[in-house]
Amino acid sequence: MAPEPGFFDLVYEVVKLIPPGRVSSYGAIAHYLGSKGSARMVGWAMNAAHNRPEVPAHRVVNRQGLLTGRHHFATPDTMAEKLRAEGIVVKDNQVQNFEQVFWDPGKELDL
DNA sequence: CGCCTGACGTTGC
DNA sequence: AGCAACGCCAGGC
Repeated sequence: MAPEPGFFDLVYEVVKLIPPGRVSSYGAIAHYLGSKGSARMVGWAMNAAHNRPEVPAHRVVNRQGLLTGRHHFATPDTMAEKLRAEGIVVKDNQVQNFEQVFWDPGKELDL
């Protein structure tokens, strides 16, 4: 048990809150955590999220809606496959209708 | 203990 | 409008 949640756990909480059929961006999560400038940390946290099956890291893409972290999954196609399974249209490693499926924590959570 | 890396984002040119 | 460099922050070695 980790009595003191680090940046990772914090990111996991937000990512786990992402509803199916929706995607979020590293910057949006980072901004929600207060570390807007540290969008990289969100991605880094995702790397550790591999140990957290409850964390749908495949729902987290970059600002372009591009599946930048697909290569970190079991297979480069796993990310797109999961997103597609949720109804998200992924074309050429890029989420179509990105702003349509975009889920902002600080906005959807009515922060 | 210090340097490097890392799934991004923004601003400048 | 496209390309390049820098900045952030924390974990790993």
